[in-house]
Order: sequence, then C-alpha cells, then structure tokens
Amino acid sequence: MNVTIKEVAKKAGVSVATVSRVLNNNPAVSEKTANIVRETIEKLDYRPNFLGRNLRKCETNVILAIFPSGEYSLGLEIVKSMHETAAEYGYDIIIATSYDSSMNEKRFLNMLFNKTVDGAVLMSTHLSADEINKLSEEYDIALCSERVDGTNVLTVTVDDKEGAYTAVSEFIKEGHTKIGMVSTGNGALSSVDREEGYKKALLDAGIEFDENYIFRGGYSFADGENGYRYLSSLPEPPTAIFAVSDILAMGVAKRANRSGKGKCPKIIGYDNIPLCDSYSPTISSVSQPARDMGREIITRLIENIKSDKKCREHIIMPHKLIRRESF
Amino acid sequence: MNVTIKEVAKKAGVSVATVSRVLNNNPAVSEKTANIVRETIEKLDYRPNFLGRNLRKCETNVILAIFPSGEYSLGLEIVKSMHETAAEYGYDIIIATSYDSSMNEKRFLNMLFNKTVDGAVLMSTHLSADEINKLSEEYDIALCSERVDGTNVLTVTVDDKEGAYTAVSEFIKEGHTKIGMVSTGNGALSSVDREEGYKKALLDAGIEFDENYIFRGGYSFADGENGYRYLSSLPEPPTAIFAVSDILAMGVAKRANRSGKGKCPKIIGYDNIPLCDSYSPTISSVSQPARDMGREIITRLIENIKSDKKCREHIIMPHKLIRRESF
DNA sequence: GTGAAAGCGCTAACAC
DNA sequence: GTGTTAGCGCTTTCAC
Repeated sequence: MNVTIKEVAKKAGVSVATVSRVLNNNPAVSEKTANIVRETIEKLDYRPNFLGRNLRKCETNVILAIFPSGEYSLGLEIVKSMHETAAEYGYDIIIATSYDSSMNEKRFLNMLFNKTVDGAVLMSTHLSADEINKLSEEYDIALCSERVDGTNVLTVTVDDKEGAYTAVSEFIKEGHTKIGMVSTGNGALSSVDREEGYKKALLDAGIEFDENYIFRGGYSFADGENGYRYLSSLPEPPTAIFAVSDILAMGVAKRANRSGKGKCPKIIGYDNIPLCDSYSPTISSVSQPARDMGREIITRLIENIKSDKKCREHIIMPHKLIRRESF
Repeated sequence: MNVTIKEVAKKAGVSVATVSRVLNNNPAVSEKTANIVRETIEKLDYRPNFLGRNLRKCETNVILAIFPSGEYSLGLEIVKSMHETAAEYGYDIIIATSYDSSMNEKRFLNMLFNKTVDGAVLMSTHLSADEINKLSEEYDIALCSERVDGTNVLTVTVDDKEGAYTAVSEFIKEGHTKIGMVSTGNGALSSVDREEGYKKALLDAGIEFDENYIFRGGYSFADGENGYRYLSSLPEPPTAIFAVSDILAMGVAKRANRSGKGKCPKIIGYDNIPLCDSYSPTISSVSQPARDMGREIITRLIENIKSDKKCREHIIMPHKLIRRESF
C-alpha cells in the first residue's frame, strides 16, 4: 500500500486535518506548519489518493465525452478544445467511442450512474428525447454538434440548415442550377436540417427541387464515391455537389476526378476538417467553429456541475464557407 | 444523494453484506434472498456507487492510454482494439492526448499516482528510460508501438527496421537505385530504426548510402510536402521515396503529382492507415497490425494488473507491405 | 447462509 | 490555527 495522509500527519507531527488543509490550500493554516507539512509530503513522496477524496466529495472532476467513432474528425477538433478548456478548470475529459452502437452508449452512460464521471457530453446519440430529458434531470449532460428534437438540455450546435443554405446559395450565385446533394440516410438531424437548407436555397432561387438529386448513404468515404457514381449517372448530372461531410465530399472528388466524364462538378463539403487543406483537390467546406464549440460546451457544463441551477440553453454557433480548389 | 446499498438492505430486510454479495454474484447467498435483493434493487433503481467500491478495492478497472495527438490514425485503430479487448475483461480505456508535450504527459501520469486508473499504455512518450523503469516498479505500465531503449517494461512494437528494410528492398527489386526517404528529426526511435532499415537495404543491394537522400522534418502533411520539394530539387532526384508515415507519404504524393517535373516517384508510406485506401492516389504502405497490437498489449497489461508478477516482455509484431497505386 | 463491524483515504463540521 | 471525529458507499473478515 502507498503512503497515506495519516502517515504524513504522524511524521509531520500534526493532525490529518491539517495535512488535508495544506493539500487543499486552505489559508487557515500557518505558514510555518504548512511548510513542515509540505516538506514531509515531499520527503515521503506522498500522493493523495483521489479515490478517497472522490468518495468523500462525491465528485471526480472528470467529464465523459461520448464519441460516435474514431473517424469523426470534427469531433477530434472539438475534443481537443474541450480538453484544453476542461484543464483550465481542473477537469479531465475521458473519451468513450460508441462506434455508433446504442449498446455501447448505454454502457458508457453507466459511468454517470456509478459516479465515475461528473457529467457527460454526447457528440452523437441514439437516445430518444425522452431518455435524454430524463437523464438530464438527475445528471449533468450536454449535447454537442448534434441536436435532438424535443430535448431540453444544454446543447451547442451550428445551424445546419443555414450552413447548407449558404453553400448551395453560393453554387446558385455562380450560375449552377443542377445541384446534387450527398446526404446520409440514417435520420441524423444534422443531415435532415442540411437537406432542408438545400431545398430552401433552391426554392428561394426559383429552382425546382428534384428528389433524384439527393443521394443518401452512410458517412464513409466509399459512400461519397457511391454518391458521385449515382449522381453522375443521372440523365442530367449535376454541375455542383453539396455533401454533408468532408469525407463524403472527398469520396465524391476522388471519383469525379477519375471518371473522365465531361467536366468535374464543383464540390462543397461540411465540417472543414484539417484534411480539407491537404486532400487533392483541396476541399471547399462549411466550417463549424470546432474550437469555440468545445470551449462553450465545457464551460457551461462545468458551471452546471458546480452550481445547482442547470443551464439548458441551446447555443447556435456561426458557420463560415471556406472556399478551396473543389469550388 | 442517491439511493445507497444501506437503503436497499433495509428495504429488502437483509444486511448490507448480503446486498454486496448479490451485487458481486457471490454464490454463498441463497437463491431466495438473492431474488428478493434483486427485486429491491430493481424497485429502488439502485446503482452501486463505484467510488465506494473503488476506494475499498483500491482499483478502478480503468486503463489510461496516452496518445501523442489526435492526428495519429494508427493510434486510433490500436485504441479501438484496446477498447474492445478491455471491455471483454470489464475494463474501460480512457484516452488522454499529450499533444506531444511532456508536461501534459506528466499531468496524465498523475492518474496513476492518485489511483484514478489501474494502469497506463504509453503510445509515445517523452520520458527517459530511467523514468519509465522507475515508474514501472510501482505501477502497471506498457509501451505500445514506440519502444524506448534501455527500458524493461511490457512493450509491443513492430520491428521498424525490418519494415523499412522490406519497403526499400521492394523498390530495389524493381530497379530503383535513387531512393529518397522522408523521416522525422525528433529522434523518435521508430524513425531512427526505419532509417537503419533503409540503410541496410541499400547496403545489402550494394547501393551507396547518401545522406542527402534523407529529409528530416516533423510528422505533418506539410512536412511531407516539404520533403518532396527538397528531394525533387536534388541534382539527381529520387525515383522512389519511402516515408516514415502515411500522412508524410500523402504530402509527398500531393506535391509530386502537381509538380509536373518529369515522372512521379514511387511512394511507400508506413502504418497503413485507413485513409491510404481513400487518398488519391491510394498509398502503398507498410502495415502495422494495429488490431493485434491493441489486443496483445491490453491482455498482458490486465494480466499484470490482476496478478502481481509483472510480464516485461518486448513483443514484436509482424509487418506487411500493402501495395497500392503509389507504388 | 447471513449479519455485525471494521476500515479503504479522504474531507469538513465542530470544538477548543 | 489546529485537532477530534464522523462519515462518504462499499467490501470483507469473522462470528454465528
């Protein structure tokens, strides 16, 4: 067993309470005794056991971030920023990857129930609005980047509809009228919202919406490739394609560049992941302010954890279209 | 406060000891009482508080994985596999990203000292061999994918020298004699070893080694681009380039494809990350068996944690050259 | 098969 | 300014 607070107290000739006070920078201890204690701690190479502290305080200073999958690059950016922000407040982030399985997700949420973590950020979830609301009554949770209809919990998202609207409007501004979209078919609200934005942009420009111009698949690069294959096989293939993620856009770009069929369509992706700058061609994208999102969600969540009044705001962050070679 | 084991005991008309036994599937409790307890647990929606359990047992069933950075794709693969393996044993993995800073690394290692985690896997480290050895005397740690000279701890790596040797030998087999290398200059042993392999392959084929054919930079895509710029500016530019990571190889490929200068060199990367299949061109690569590495390291580490004899083996996993468009 | 009770390492109320 | 002491929620010996 390790050296405990008791041994420090004994060796330093003070009580455990005093050692604890020094440990927690309690000012009510004289400089002199504090120094003795600190020296003893040093000498004994004492490290406070957080298990004891955690049990006593019923808190762990750890926040769980549930991630859909390792390939979710935007999420990595957000998590990085969450890490940094959390560190400022003395919190740690632990990442759990659900691999898009609701079983995994529930397994991880157990960490809330059994007090292993103080709160959780869901970066994507399979829970229903009801489940989320119920969870939020007892625990500090937040949704990040993916809103869920009918929930009343702290949420940070970008306005997906607006983002898509901006992208498609840019296409239209440059004269495109046959505009394809590569979306996902799993009912994720972010995709649904982006489809809304796509439709609205067409509508506002007096272009008729044609369901055939939307391809719906999964999230992978290969899905992007399939999207291009499908769209380019239409009788009147689109001259511009909007994809709901950068990875999808890259899949589209790869196939488009190789097809040799006529002119390559213009492409805009979504998320503005770092790879956009590196891919060949570089990919235009609707940027979500990952850093700000991470900072915002963690700051608020920690406030919720510390105080007892719960902020349940839905914060919408601004987006930005970044133009690169693909458009 | 939540419902505790005490309340369950009271409600069920048994002692806390019995409830605890049921919780831990201790067979020494009669089916009948067990059922009553289970029903009560259900009824009260009782969730055991792990903080209590952890303190008592002085273990958390959590393993820390220290990651160099979010961009380390092979690491993501390994971690995924670590997750899965750990789950089988009832352990969780928490990921900490050091962003290649030794300060962060030390901060995270505190989790070992303060008992927040039962063990740690370092996927890359700035600690010295001495520090690691010392750490390993008291804590269960393991090195994964990056060995450190002079350490005596559980380690899983691929043979970097061999992997590089294989790649470069393939180039030679196809008639290349001017072979460039894009390496890193930070002294990481994996890079050093790969340079050794590169040299040995040349030597064994009777090709003279020329220091000018090695470019040393960082780990990023841009470093790969710089590597190509440098190598292609040599009086006799290489016809084949071996890069110590896939991201570097992609940077090389991007610049090479765009330069228009003569014929595009053949390229082989390292790690075989998923993006190799998706990049344009697809990238040939030396594959590290990420899944097996993750499984191996976690299985052994958990064994070490549970038993008290420490396996300190250095396990070397086999590599494989995957050929794609870039070679 | 079950219960009483000690104690894991720590913090915080209370007393002095 | 410092010490005493009562737990936080759980597991586990030791009785019975």
